[in-house]
Amino acid sequence: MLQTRRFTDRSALSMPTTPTKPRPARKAVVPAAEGTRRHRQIADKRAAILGAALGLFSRFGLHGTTIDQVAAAADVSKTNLFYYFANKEALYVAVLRDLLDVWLEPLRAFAADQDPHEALAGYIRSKLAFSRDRPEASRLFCLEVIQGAPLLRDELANALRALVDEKAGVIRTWVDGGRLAPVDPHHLVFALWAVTQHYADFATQVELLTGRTLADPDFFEETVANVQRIVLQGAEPRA
Amino acid sequence: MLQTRRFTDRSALSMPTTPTKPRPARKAVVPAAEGTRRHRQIADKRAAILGAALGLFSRFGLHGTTIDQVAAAADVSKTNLFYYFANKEALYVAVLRDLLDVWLEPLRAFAADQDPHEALAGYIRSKLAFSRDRPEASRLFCLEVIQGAPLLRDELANALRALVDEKAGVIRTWVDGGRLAPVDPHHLVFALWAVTQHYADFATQVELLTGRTLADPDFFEETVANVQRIVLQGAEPRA
DNA sequence: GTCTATAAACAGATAGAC
DNA sequence: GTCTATCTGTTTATAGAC
Repeated sequence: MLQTRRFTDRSALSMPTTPTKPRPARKAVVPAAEGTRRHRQIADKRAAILGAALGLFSRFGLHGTTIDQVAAAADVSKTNLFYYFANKEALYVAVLRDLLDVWLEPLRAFAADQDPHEALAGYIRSKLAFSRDRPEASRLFCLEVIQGAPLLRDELANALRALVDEKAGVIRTWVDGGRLAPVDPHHLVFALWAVTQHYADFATQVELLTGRTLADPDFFEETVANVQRIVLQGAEPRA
Repeated sequence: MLQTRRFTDRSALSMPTTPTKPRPARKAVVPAAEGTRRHRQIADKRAAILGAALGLFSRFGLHGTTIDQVAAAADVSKTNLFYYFANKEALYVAVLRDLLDVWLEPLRAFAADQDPHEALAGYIRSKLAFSRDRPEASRLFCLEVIQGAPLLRDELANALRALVDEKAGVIRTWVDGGRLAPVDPHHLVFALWAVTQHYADFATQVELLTGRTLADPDFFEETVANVQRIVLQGAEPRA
């Protein structure tokens, strides 16, 4: 049972994604270079690999995806892929990093001087659009968090927490001003995330049960309207 | 690249969980036997393995978990585990099967002769209790559906769909009777699932952002109250 | 930067003794 | 039923030529 393998440097935010399975590492790569040139080619290739990796990781998870599959999907050789990313985990982390930024974006829009109804309705629409346009991103994020967010923990605890606390303050302002019902800001944020991401993460189930997908414009609008209605007005009839 | 391996019989509802990676199979096992005896021991061992497998699969996924880990967690030898389950996938399917029954249970309670408010509020409470008491079950279900439900597809399309359609009918009755706002039954069900399962699937994020978990009775009640309020009355103040 | 081997070792599964 | 030993293909990663 004893391990004779050398340990990865596992920089910064890395934590084991599975009980105990260290894998060897290598020198840092990423040649990256000057302003403009044919180094554009490099960036493009990196992007192609990252895109292919997102598609596969989000469907099969880190361990369910092989480097061979990513290389094939990105149309590069496996060896070549390792020229751009030191190892599998580094690639996975790079994908997650890109993800978090775009995943957070809709939330940044929230501001206290907005009308609460407009702000919430708009947020629901943009998050549902995200579920429609970038379902793999939503799914990979979900996969990562389900597994305890081993690689995103720090960012969630810092960047995300700061942002959410700020927006919770905005919501609290609205509640205190009587412009929203007395709901806890955090729970409201969770509800917004949950109902909107559901259509990406559980797209399979949604399609199996309704026979439709967000790609269908009618279904998208119907979904937006229903989610807005439920979260804003509630399921009970108004008095 | 050519595959010289024999193919698994992959009984019934099996579909590849990953692009193309068939693995050899074996004779069907599961000795299982008469009414009572020391065959109780067998059932216990099976249960221990299933329990350990649920814990690991839900955290690391099918491919992120090794049979060695399951065996160790269940305190049986790897070879012995293979006596009870033909192969890794069979074990995974067995875990999922057990899961679906218990996951569906709360929904069965729904009946048209109930008061809509009572029914929905009660459903929210029982689903949140499930998220508190069996988070691994919720997470494994989520993992499976995210990945396209390769092993649950049939059951979702049949058993689940039938049940949901029936309950959608109940909700529609309430809507038509003016006892619920005019919301689409399917979207309401999705919203109920999403907001309640979120506290299990995204428990890591919830804890990172609020510092609390459903295991805390105060937080549990606070969550129940907020989710009920949002889904039933909505976030906007009543006129 | 990209490719052709090839190392290194794991993880799933099995044979066969007890 | 349970164990020891072992086989097999897969998969990550690297060395070294071009």
